Amino acid sequence: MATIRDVAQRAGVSPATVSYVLNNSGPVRPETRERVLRAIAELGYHPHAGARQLKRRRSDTVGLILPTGERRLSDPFFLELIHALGDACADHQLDLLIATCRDPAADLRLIDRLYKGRRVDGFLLIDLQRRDPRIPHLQAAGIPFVAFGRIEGNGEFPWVDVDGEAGIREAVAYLVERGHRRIAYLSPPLSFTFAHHRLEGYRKGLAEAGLPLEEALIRIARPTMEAGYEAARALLVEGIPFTALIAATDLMALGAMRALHEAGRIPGQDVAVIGFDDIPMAAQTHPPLTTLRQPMDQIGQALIRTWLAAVRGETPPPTLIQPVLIRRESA
Amino acid sequence: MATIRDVAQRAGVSPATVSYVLNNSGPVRPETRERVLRAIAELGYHPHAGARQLKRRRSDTVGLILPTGERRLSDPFFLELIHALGDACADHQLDLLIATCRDPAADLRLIDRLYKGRRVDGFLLIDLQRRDPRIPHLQAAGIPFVAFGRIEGNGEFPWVDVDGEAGIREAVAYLVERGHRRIAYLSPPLSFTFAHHRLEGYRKGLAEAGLPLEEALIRIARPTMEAGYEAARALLVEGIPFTALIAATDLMALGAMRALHEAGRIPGQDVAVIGFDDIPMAAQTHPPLTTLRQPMDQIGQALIRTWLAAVRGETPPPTLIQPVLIRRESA
DNA sequence: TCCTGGAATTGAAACGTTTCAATCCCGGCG
DNA sequence: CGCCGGGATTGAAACGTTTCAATTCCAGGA
Repeated sequence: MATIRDVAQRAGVSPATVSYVLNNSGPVRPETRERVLRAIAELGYHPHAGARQLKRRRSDTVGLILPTGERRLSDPFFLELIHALGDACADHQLDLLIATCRDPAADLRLIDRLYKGRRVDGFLLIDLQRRDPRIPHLQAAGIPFVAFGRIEGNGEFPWVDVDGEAGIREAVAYLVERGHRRIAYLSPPLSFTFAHHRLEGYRKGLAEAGLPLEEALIRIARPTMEAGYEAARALLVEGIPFTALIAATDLMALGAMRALHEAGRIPGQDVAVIGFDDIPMAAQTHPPLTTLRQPMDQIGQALIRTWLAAVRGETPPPTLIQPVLIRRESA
Repeated sequence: MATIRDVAQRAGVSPATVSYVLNNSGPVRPETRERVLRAIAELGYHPHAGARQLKRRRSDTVGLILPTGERRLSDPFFLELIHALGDACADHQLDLLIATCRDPAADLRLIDRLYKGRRVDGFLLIDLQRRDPRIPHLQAAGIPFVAFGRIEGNGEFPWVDVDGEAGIREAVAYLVERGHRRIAYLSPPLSFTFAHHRLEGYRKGLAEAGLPLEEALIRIARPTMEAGYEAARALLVEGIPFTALIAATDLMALGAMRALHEAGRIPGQDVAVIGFDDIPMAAQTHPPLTTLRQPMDQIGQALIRTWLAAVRGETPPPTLIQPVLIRRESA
């Protein structure tokens, strides 16, 4: 494999000059640059990442911890997120390192190994819990990171999030405007921060419309299709009347629609349904799902931009991204 | 950040000894080892990945190229795959580097950059095409890789694949046994190798049952829910009679079920439906989908095992994994 | 008591960059 | 014609490991 010395020799210059060309640091005569570039192309030279990392003291790599096992993320939403992150990384010449972790205890050890070993320059945290042990750990260790999501009390750290509260409020307003008065709400456990915000949106939305908050209409269920199904079925079985239903994630909405179908109540006709996320499948359900889109590209870009700032040692401001109501036939 | 010298000093030994302890190479007195380990723990030392990479001439990192843009993989199946890969990597102390790539031309450049820069030791290829330009490129450059899937003619390279032919044949046999004679089949474009194999399974399955192959029952459509929907709808609109339908992916099956519902034909009752993949959602459709499960953990393990062998310079044999028919209510 | 040999330990040289400081080159000015 | 100054180039020292070869240590045999 060619090294910088090989390139230097071939171009008839010193390695230092090659380095200057490579990094656009230092003054190089245009003609020399030309020769160096030609040598690079001819040799098919690519700088050794490890050597660079060693010398520059950074790896230009973003760390992403993916929980597996029990906590595994099976929402297709995350595949979209990974895509968006990958794209945003590519735009900034960064690499994306995915590390998986079976149990929460190992999370922190993994973080240390990757960071102290300089394998990554900082982290992206996803699937945030309201009280997330990773946050204090990272803060204490002075490891740069950006969270996708917030924690209880909006601690002092860089984050990017989608405004779930505003989104759900908009959904409620939309339904109210269409004459709905009894709107059920499917919420994931409040240990997820996003669940908390979205529920808040539901509350405020009702309040703004002057509607009472009825506890029986609110169901807590895991953010999966199955749990959404069960929760909606429970509502139906218990005979709680409602003409519309908002689910905090599309997956839950899909489950709910299945329950409605089974009960002979046509979604979009007998019961309005609204989801959240706009996973690709949402456009293809029966009927197509009205939902709040999380603008993935924007999210990816914001996360990486913020991450870069954090790694540079700045304290970038949080970013709150507005979801977009996508009207389809389910509501 | 602590270095190996710090550890050495603290333990009262030379860096070489610390290295021996770290890697279990070279003889070390148990008592010395103890002292070194204590120093490591006290300092919270983690070896610098870049330095290691430089010296050992390998990075212990698996490269995975994720196409985005047009070719983006939005099948939730891939999220499962990423999880499985992450787990398998963790088992072998490997890291997983995800690189994204918008256009096919850039694929090859990306591969070169990552490999020649020793950022990764080799690649995992997914989303294989029947004639995949990446394969000859990697072979010519002598870059280790393992493909998840085959190409036309089963070229001479390491691969792991799920036996789509056997799977679909089993599905056909299963349906025939239940009295079905007119079985529609939804196939992705044959430029995907897996589509080719699965279609072959359909052909052979029919032949084994002594049923004629009717071209009108075979529909080619992109492996998305939307395309599955359209294809099934076309069948229905054209009035082609069929009592069962096999889709080459779950996503297509979901689309088909939607078309059936819309046409008033209840899946699992009026028409048997079988998918392929067993994405998490398959258990939650209406009705739950009978499908051929791709055993993800097995796949991840096989891929990484094979990858390791390939990186060591061996020429590991291909692995063909059997899918498992999961009976649910759709067929 | 000295020597031997194997086990344990160490010193130092690499791995391939980047970057500081030093040197070289050359046109223009005095 | 010599010198100056600034741009261009280079040499060499890191960065933090691993590993070869050399050295030290020590128990046991002669």
